[in-house]
Amino acid sequence: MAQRAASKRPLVTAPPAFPKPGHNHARCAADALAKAEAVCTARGTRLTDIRRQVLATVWQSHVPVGAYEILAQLNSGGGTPRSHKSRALTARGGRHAPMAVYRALEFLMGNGLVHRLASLNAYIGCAHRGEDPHAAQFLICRRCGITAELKSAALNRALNQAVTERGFTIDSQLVEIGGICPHCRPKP
Amino acid sequence: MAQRAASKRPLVTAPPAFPKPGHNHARCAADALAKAEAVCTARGTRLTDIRRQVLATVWQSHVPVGAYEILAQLNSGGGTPRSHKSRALTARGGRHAPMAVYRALEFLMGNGLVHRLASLNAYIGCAHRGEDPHAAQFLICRRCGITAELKSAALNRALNQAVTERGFTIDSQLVEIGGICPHCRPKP
DNA sequence: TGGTATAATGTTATATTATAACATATTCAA
DNA sequence: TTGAATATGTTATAATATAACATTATACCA
Ligand SMILES: [Zn+2]
Ligand SMILES: [Zn+2]
Ligand SMILES: [Zn+2]
Ligand SMILES: [Zn+2]
Repeated sequence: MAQRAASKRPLVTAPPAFPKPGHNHARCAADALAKAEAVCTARGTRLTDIRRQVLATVWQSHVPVGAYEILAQLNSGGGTPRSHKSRALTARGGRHAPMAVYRALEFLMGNGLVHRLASLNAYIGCAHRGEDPHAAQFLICRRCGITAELKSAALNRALNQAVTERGFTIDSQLVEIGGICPHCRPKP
Repeated sequence: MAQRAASKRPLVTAPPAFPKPGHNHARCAADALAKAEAVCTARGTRLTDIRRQVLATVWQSHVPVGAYEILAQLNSGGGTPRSHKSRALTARGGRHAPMAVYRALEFLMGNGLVHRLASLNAYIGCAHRGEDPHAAQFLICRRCGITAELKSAALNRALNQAVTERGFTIDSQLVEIGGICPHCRPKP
């Protein structure tokens, strides 16, 4: 494994670029949805309407979304109304209750399609679609809100080592880094 | 800086032990409280009654405590009742309102005496008392709940590098590792 | 096909965590 | 002492998340 190629920086692989402001995001979203379909088919789980809608909402951008924001979009948005008989709507004026969103998110997280950001109480589409649920690290731009998933082997190595040194056995990790992304940083 | 001394592991310094079940915790707490007094004096801030009580509650053990749990202890506990005139108590049956606790926690965090654990919505006394507010990493035992603050230079280095490689500028970090602590792990 | 178990969603209610906003009290120092 | 700054009291509510049970859809098998 060629771990350090040039002189200055140990390039493990080309670090994936931080999502650019102007990129073709429709494609990000479409790809993610397509991948999700495939993953669910492969796993024998069902990507139902609500789940798909929630996933689509989460993929509207690279900015994490709160559960109630997703709910609001589900309820205001163009989707087809569901309950045809009870139009009580629980006096919330919407089609769905919070549970619907939380359940969909639970499903999506369980299938490795969405991550939760504990520092924001918000959710984001998984950038490594199609993989099993996995631990991830995040870079969160405090200016534009765009959040990128980081999967650094070196970081994982360092983390494992630091932890193991103390006799600890990892089974979950939460790494969320706040700061300024390359596109928001004033150029020199 | 002798960074790698022996052969196998790059021991930076002796890794601090994970808090043992039987240790003299009264001393942990007493030390923490004393240090807090000193820190506040030095900084010209005031460690008032409530703040001290909250800090003491947080230091009852090495297990993070929720804000409302702190509140409950404040209100049930042996402390002196406060408001002598309005005994309305907002129908909560207690002496203090949630705000009191949150404000104390805010103060304590601002002075580097307490950390918040985002993955638990809970608070823990800072193990590096007397230092300025700092980023920290945590090891959280999912069995006994004991949580230890980790301050690994190597980890920080790896983290900085991984992040910098992507053109990102850190200004806050959140690292919370869940797992089994050395004292809860079945011995071989 | 019909029946039945499983999975998904609907529905209502409530728990948990945290903050807003304004009133009062305390402290410190000019 | 008096006034500004700090701290606390008080009330209300926001924001996030889950519990519990009813109903509906789906899959699968006899
Ligand atoms: Zn995109
Ligand atoms: Zn940005
Ligand atoms: Zn202790
Ligand atoms: Zn433990």
